[in-house]
Amino acid sequence: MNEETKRIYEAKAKVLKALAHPTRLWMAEQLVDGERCVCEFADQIDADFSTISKHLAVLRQAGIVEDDKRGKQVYYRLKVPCILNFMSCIESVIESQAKTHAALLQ
Amino acid sequence: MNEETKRIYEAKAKVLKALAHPTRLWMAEQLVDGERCVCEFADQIDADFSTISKHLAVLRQAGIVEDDKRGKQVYYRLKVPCILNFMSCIESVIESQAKTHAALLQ
DNA sequence: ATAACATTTGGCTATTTTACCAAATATACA
DNA sequence: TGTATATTTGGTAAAATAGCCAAATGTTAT
Repeated sequence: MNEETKRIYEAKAKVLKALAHPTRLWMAEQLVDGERCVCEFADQIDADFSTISKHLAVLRQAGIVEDDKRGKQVYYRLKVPCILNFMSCIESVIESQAKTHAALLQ
Repeated sequence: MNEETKRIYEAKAKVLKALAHPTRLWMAEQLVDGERCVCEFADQIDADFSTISKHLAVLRQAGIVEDDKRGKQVYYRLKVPCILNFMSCIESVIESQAKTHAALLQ
């Protein structure tokens, strides 16, 4: 694997890593239905405001969401909506995995 | 977010996390063209054999690949091939991100 | 100006992840 | 049986991540 390839895979992995956290993935999926302000997330997540803010910063730095401030609130939305197209496949993996485990228990 | 939702997002995030490493993502992409044995990966990755083996174990535990031993070698293949369908979208994120950064530098 | 609200930032600790080395295991072959 | 080859496992140190608290920032309303 040469340097160029390495850089490319590091960049791709960074995007995936940003989504690879339960809270961040949930937030990204919420945004499929349209923008949300930080306070709306905070209402539904049991975590410190600062934690939520940092998770959103990770998604922003990865280029997955963008934000804008309107009044006192900051609104977030998906920047590249296709980002969640593959969720059905992730679900297939989980189902397949569940079957494998069930089979092993027989 | 209730307990059930939490469990679901933890499971989904676990699959993403398995792919969210440059080496593992690269290996998964190699498998799109068909199975590979560990030694073939080792030829192309500059890392210890044990490191490569552990990365493959992460992919296996996540249900992304499966393996079988034939003779002295262990072959790995994608268990759920759709898993890489979204790479074009990841690339869009990276491009969009590159544009944003370029714009900020102007 | 001051107070109240929404969000981000800095600092800290606990946990997780990564990668290496050495040793163990499994298989084929002399 | 002993040896070489392929891969995994155990242990460990360094680096990255997550989440909390307290403090800082920016905005609106009084």
